[in-house]
Amino acid sequence: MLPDRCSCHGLRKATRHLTQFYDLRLAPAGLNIGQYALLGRLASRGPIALGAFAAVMAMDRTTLGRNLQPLERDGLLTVGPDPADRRSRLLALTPEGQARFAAARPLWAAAQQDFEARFGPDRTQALRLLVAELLATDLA
Amino acid sequence: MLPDRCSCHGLRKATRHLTQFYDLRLAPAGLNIGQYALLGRLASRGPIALGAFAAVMAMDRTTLGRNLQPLERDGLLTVGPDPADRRSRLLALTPEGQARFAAARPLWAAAQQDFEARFGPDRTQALRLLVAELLATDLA
DNA sequence: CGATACTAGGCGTATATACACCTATTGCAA
DNA sequence: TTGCAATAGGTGTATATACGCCTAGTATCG
Repeated sequence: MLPDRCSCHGLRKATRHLTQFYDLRLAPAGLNIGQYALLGRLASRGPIALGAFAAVMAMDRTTLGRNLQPLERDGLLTVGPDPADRRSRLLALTPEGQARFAAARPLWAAAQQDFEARFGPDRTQALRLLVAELLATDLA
Repeated sequence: MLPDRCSCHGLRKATRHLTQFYDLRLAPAGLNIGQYALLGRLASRGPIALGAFAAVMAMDRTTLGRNLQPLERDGLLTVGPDPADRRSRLLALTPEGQARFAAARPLWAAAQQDFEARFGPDRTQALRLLVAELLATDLA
């Protein structure tokens, strides 16, 4: 359990580990953790342009675009025109998307709770704070 | 800079952020951070079977197999037969692979140092410890 | 020794990630 | 107002990730 020499590699391994856990728990709802996070943010942020949404999600614009495709294909969200700017495309949840998110929510909450129980509340809290600070750190 | 409600989503965002930084720094050597980690482990672990290597790298077996393909194609490593078990395939660095890793090493060290300076030594240390503990946590 | 369970790994498929380059549209300044 | 810089997003390409299923080879037990 020695820490990795490489901060990045260690973080990537841990992320794979945790992602597999959440994905497994969300699978009965037909979502993975990335899709769950996208739908959840769209639910609270209402219609939003792709670029602005990418910034909110700390995601590359083109990655977000590709990740939206299966969700749009399955009717969980719409990618429509923006009356105020014809370059922009507005993302919005459909009723099906809201229903899917609502169905997944208790699964996510249970996964979250189980993770915290296994990893420990103090560690969980510390990790959340650290990753938020890392994300806010300008590395360029 | 509020922490994410979802531990997994926060970790994933931070990992994307850090990965982009390391990838940018390693790009002059023609490697990304994942490839750098693979070559480095192979350099120190000598010839090793794919399955055992996947366990060492905390990586899915099939993911590792796919990630090895560009490296094998570029002549940085070989995937050869195991005399002791014909099901197994032994991975080994080529001289080109060793040279590529050696060329990338100072770039990695500089990235590591710059990250630590920006994020802070205490936070860096704490993060490394936490992700190592997370990886060691049984979530199944 | 032969049936069978187990193990190592590949392949098909689907999604995730992001860079470089492109087009369409907008805004601004001469 | 027109010309050009800036912006929004898509596309091509390459790699990353992992599940389910398959084949080949190994080991074990009767």
